[in-house]
Amino acid sequence: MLVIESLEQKYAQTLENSNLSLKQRQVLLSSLKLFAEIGFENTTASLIAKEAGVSEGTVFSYFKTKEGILEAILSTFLEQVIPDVIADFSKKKFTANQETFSVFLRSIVRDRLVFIQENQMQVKILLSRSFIDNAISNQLGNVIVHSIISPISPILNQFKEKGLIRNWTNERIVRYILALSLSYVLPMMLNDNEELGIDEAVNEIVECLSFALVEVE
Amino acid sequence: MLVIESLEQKYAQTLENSNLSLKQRQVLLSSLKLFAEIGFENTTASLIAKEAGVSEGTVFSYFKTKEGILEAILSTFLEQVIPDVIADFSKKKFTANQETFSVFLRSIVRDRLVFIQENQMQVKILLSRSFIDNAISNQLGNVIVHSIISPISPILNQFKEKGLIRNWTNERIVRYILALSLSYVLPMMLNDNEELGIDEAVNEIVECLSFALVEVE
Amino acid sequence: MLVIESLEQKYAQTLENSNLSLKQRQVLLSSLKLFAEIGFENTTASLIAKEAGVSEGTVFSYFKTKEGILEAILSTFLEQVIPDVIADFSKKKFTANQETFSVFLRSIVRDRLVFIQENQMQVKILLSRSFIDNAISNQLGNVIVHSIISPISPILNQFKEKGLIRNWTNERIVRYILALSLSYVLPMMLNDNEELGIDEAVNEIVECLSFALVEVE
Amino acid sequence: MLVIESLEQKYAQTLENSNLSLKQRQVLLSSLKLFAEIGFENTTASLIAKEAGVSEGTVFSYFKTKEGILEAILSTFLEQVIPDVIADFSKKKFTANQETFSVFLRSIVRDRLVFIQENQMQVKILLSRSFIDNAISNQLGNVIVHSIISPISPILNQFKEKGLIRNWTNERIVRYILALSLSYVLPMMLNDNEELGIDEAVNEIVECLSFALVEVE
DNA sequence: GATGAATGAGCATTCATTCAT
DNA sequence: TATGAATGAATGCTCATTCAT
Repeated sequence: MLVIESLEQKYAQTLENSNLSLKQRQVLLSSLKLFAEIGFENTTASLIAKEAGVSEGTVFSYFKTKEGILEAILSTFLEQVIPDVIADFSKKKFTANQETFSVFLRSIVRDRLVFIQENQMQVKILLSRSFIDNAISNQLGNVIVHSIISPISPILNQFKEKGLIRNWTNERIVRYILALSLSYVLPMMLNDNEELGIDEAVNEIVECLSFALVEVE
Repeated sequence: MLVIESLEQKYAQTLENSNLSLKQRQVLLSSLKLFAEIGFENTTASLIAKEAGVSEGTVFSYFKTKEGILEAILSTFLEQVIPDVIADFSKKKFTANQETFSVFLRSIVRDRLVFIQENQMQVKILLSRSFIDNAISNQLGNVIVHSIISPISPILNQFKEKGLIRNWTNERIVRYILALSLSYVLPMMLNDNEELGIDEAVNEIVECLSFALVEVE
Repeated sequence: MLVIESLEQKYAQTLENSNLSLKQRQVLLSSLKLFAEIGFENTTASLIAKEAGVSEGTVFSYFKTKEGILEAILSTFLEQVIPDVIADFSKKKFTANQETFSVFLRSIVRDRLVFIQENQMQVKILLSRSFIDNAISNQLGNVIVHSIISPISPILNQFKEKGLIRNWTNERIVRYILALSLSYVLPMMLNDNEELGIDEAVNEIVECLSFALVEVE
Repeated sequence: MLVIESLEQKYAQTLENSNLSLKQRQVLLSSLKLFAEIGFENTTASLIAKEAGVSEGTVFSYFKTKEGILEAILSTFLEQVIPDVIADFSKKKFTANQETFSVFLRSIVRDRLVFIQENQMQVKILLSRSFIDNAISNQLGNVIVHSIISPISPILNQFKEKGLIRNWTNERIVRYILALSLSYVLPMMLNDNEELGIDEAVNEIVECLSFALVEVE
């Protein structure tokens, strides 16, 4: 049971369900790639056209402006792709019964670390756009809060009820999981030197979070 | 004795020690402001000229290209301004003797949180540029590693020697301090809703880090 | 028995006698409307298609170019529609016997004034195109000379033979009728303020032309 | 005492009093020429640049848009050039004493006919734009009413007081003078065949207007 | 050094026209 | 015949950069 975890594949799938033509989908996928690689402002219509193998006219024949292409990509991401991926994630059904908190933590941290690394391109766009476009940063905030926190909440609550972890709000706990994960992944993404392997990163994150979160009796 | 640590003021001071003319310094300061406010790509020579109160020709009379202006700003920042600020920070001489680790933690976390908030603009440029410009992200990485870690290292080492905190590398500890701090500051910077005040943020960060770092005997 | 002399209706009727398909006729009628409303240059193929309820391809499936559509419309107008309208006008059979010259004048001036007002749109195209397209202005000149003058000539000749009006060429007389009529209608068409009603305009025009044309014994 | 009557020369003079550079003035003069010759929409930035002997950038360096260039030209015309010419015209001091009405009429009709013919280009733009741009047609209307009627009014009033011409409003009288003049000039401007010389035209117009306007006792 | 008019390559975008279905 | 996605040349406009003064 191979679960597709690449946002690009997921995005391509999502587009297949749209009424967009093959070439239009190519435009979106190529734009996504270029926006991520060289930034929105440095991506020219002619580059998109070349990358997508279409004419320049086609680039604007559906989404009327470059801004429109970006919005289409990001809104699809925020409204469909990411929630879909979250849904898949939820189905993995981590439970508080089967495992200790550390094991649970290890599984979701590794899960998310791999996910972020596999989707560097998209994460890059979303984060870098957040610095410029307030609407994006707000929407991204919402997605994180509502789509990432909710599936983990039941399990966290179970751990909390059993007195195994601190009674912090789930939002706070997720914030720390995310913050520590990003503190390892972002440098890997942005810098040339990958100092750390993913396994080592997971170990360190889980160790830290365990100390921070696990209630000592 | 409140020391305002504005990177912009610090930058202006640093420029005064250069051999640049007043107008050239104005160009750099105005460019910094505009790059931060509307982004590098959206900043035009004419905007810089207007903001600096000089002619368009002057904008390019010393630093031949726009890219050159950015490089000049960032290199001065990374090579002089930030190290200077770090030096100031070091002089505050937090010691392991005087205080418990939590108190020490609280003081530096609050210190950095305030610093980041006061220099939102510059932090924004550095971070957002890091997503596009590899040179910047590498240099930023270096600055953080070498200039932030070094001044704290002696104190951390003292706490470690006393067995008060875990024997993790200083780099790792600083990574966590930074990651958690940013996890509170960035949302405040980017989103419309400021969910949390700085005091509450400091409390939560210190609480978490204390649990994570403090060695329980 | 009020006969509405809409050039548009007349054009639609004329097209029905052509071998063009319904959709092609729709294209021509919609083009006419748009050319008149927003000008030839500002009328896009997509606008015509939308207005006509056909696809963009259909717009060019018969008349290969946009220029071709305009030519088709204008030539039909100049060769068929306007002569037809003139013929209708002739049938009204104004005669020199039944009435004084002033009454005759009043009837045709009112007739033409109403006609121009009812067909503002088409008149606008023809006139404004004349400023750019030499072929149009020549053709329009011919139509006016040959098709407007001819039906009135017999009556004018009768008045002249009876010594009731000056012995000027019919071309000259028609020129004055047209010039004065347009001097009232065009400002009404182009300016916001309609200074004058049609009745008052007719009175003034007839008064002036009577003084100018009627032979005093 | 040669009175400069060409609107183009007058316009060039007016521009010299502006703070525009030589190249900017060239842009305006070339635009004027092209707008008149091939129409606003068919005039491209590259054509203007070539005609003016400047780069394409220069075309937009002062008046930011093509529309802006047109507005600049037309407003200068309507607000400065035409009123200036009118002022010159007024100085010619036609009087009711020295001459019969026909002689007076002949002098101003010839005057205006020559003027219109010499400035075909500008008249063409103003008239053809009036069909599209409501603001222009209104402004043109105002100019005619206030700037053409006023200088002639005193003389017309003198003639009226002496009972030599009909007691029509000056506006009405000027309307007829203009309408008949245009009825001869426009066909000459727009059509290839110049049927009539200017002298013959003047004769016919004056003859008609005399009959229409001169009071018979 | 400073100026700012001028440059021209480059960009996003439009739109008449084509053509496979 | 009709369609409408695709084309690509052309357009208005921008802007980093130059250079004569």
